[in-house]
Formats: sequence, structure tokens, C-alpha cells
Amino acid sequence: MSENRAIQKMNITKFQQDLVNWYEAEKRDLPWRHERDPYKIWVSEIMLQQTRVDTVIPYFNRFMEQFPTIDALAGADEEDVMKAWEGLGYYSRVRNLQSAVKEVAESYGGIVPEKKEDFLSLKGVGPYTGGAVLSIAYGLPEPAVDGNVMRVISRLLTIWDDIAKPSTRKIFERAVEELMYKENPSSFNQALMELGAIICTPTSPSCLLCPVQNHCQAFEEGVQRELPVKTKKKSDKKVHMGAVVLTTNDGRILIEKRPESGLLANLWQFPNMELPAGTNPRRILESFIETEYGVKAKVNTEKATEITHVFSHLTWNIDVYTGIIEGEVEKKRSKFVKEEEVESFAFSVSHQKIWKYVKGLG
DNA sequence: AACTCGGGGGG
DNA sequence: CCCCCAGAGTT
Repeated sequence: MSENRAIQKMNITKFQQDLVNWYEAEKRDLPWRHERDPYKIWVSEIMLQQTRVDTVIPYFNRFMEQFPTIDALAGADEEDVMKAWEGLGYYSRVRNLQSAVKEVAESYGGIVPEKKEDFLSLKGVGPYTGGAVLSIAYGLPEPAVDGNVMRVISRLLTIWDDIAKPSTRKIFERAVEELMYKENPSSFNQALMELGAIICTPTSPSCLLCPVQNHCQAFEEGVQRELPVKTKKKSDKKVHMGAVVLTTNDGRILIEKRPESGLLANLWQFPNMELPAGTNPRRILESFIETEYGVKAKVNTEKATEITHVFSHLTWNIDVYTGIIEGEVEKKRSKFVKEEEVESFAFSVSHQKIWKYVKGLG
């Protein structure tokens, strides 16, 4: 094993000291670093999944004001929780989090379980989040391997395995276990991530400023820019969508709630559908409304605007229309709301864009 | 192992 | 334009 050879020639104690001393001196002042409450550490780690620190900070602060304890989140209205997560993406994270927090309240006496097997059994808690919370909140020597850590360790030990493959994470977990600073696992894990975020960055690492340059095999060989190895995923799909903002004659707006599973689950939106190629958008939207809601609608001839929204795995091109609906028949997952009420519901960003545009027309 | 699931910031 | 970010669940 090449990584073992690289570890063998390392002075692990010196590496730990150089890394943790740098971290303690240079670490960023982040809201969750003021907290010891395992619940708050946990929330921060869920928010930080696939999401940058700068994006998370305002969401974390608002979330902690609104749901400061496990009991507060466990007892909260799901609509309020979704609204607090609006715009942060990967919405299953917050539904799983609330579900897991309820489980902690009911089965663990409101105490975040310290036993690895118990904590990892909770919804939304995977290998990374499990290790992160157990090490940061409870000081346990568990690896917390995220994208930063794989990049840092791949360079430190010149590991050439493809980090895009799920099975590769275990290689890095074993390496981190060998390198673990058992006197302070919290600082050690956070230091690896901090180094990846600040110094050991993806395209142009600042090796000349790196506190562990002397320990880095990639720097010694001059191959730091070739690591980590990561195969790129295939290109995404493009979907042509039509959406319509329908107003009743007394000025109320039709909104609907998305299905409980799948893309943007449980978020609110304006009526919309995929437009098959070569169809007339307003005709198809009118018949869609009539079959879906049992009420006739008149969709304006002119397209109001077009909106492009890029997801990680597909792109929506949305033709946006406005129109009039002749009646208010509410179904299970739809509502007619006043204009000033629209923004109190949690919408996907694409439909926030739609509303912002249409509101500006009036 | 491959696919799904959001959104935004930086080079 | 591209990449990728304090990843997890499902199939």
C-alpha cells in the first residue's frame, strides 16, 4: 500500500502538532465554533453537507434562534422548518433532521446519543456526519472524511484512488484513524477540513503557506496539482417546463405543494409541467389546469418570461405564463392565497424567481 | 456501484 | 464555462 509507505516515513506526532497548532492559531470564527451543545453541532454539520460555510452561516443563525433546542425542533410545524431551510437545497436533509431529532427526544431522553452505532442509525446521519459530531461534540477519535479531507490526505500521502468512487472513502478513513490526534480529535478533524478550505484548495493549493508542507508527500514529489484523482460525472439532462401564475378575479393566487418525495419534495410552487417538444404551451397548460383542478383557466398568449434553473443533475428551462382562473376549487395539496401571503410559503428558488418576476409586472 | 437530490461561489 | 462544496439515501 503506497499510503502506508507514506505514513511509515512520517513523524506523526510532529504532523499532529503542526496541524493542530496552526488550526488553533488561524481558525475562522464560525458561529458553531462557539457552541458545545451536540444538537447545535449536529445541525451545523447537516447544513454543511455539500454546502459552503459562507452560505450556511446566516441559515444557521436564524435556525438557532427559531429552533434553539431538540425539543423546539421536534415540536415545530414542518411548514415552518421547511421555510427556515428555503433556498439551502437538498431538502431531505431537514426532513431527516427533524425526524431524527424526534427520535432522540422519544428514544434517547433528548440526549444526542454518544454511542456510534446509535447516532449513525439516525436519519440523515452518515459516516461523515457521524464522525464529525462524535468527535467535535464528544471528543471521540472518529474520522470525519469529507471532500476537504480526501483532498488533503490524498496529497499528504499521495493516494491516487478515484475519490469519486464511494468505496474510496474507506481508504481515507483508515488513514485518518492512523493519523488521529487522540488528545484532541475535535481540533484534529476540524483542522484537516480547515486546511482543505483555506490552504489545500482544489485547483491551486497554497503550499508555501502550508503548516504541514514538510510532511506532504505530494509537495515533495511536486504532484500536488494532480491530486486528488476525481473522475467527472456525465453531463446533465435538460427539461423544458411550462409554469403559470393564475389569479382569480378577486386577486388570489393558485399555489400547490410538490409531492412528498423526489425533487424539491414538499416545497410549494406554481402549477407547472414538462412541455413535450412541439406542443402549444398555453393550450397544454389550460388543459392541465382543467383536468388537475376541474376549473377552466385562460392563459395569456404572450409568454411572461423564461427562467433557466440549473440543478446538480438537470437543467430546467421554464416558460412562464400568467392567466386567469375561473373559480377556486382547492384540492389536497393546493391553495388560493393573497399576493402578500405567497412569500410565507417555502418555495424552490426557481419558483421564487418566477414570483419575483410576475410580482414586478403588477 | 450508480443514481438522485439544490444551490451558489470561485477560477 | 467548469468545478465542487464539512454527503446521505435509494435502487
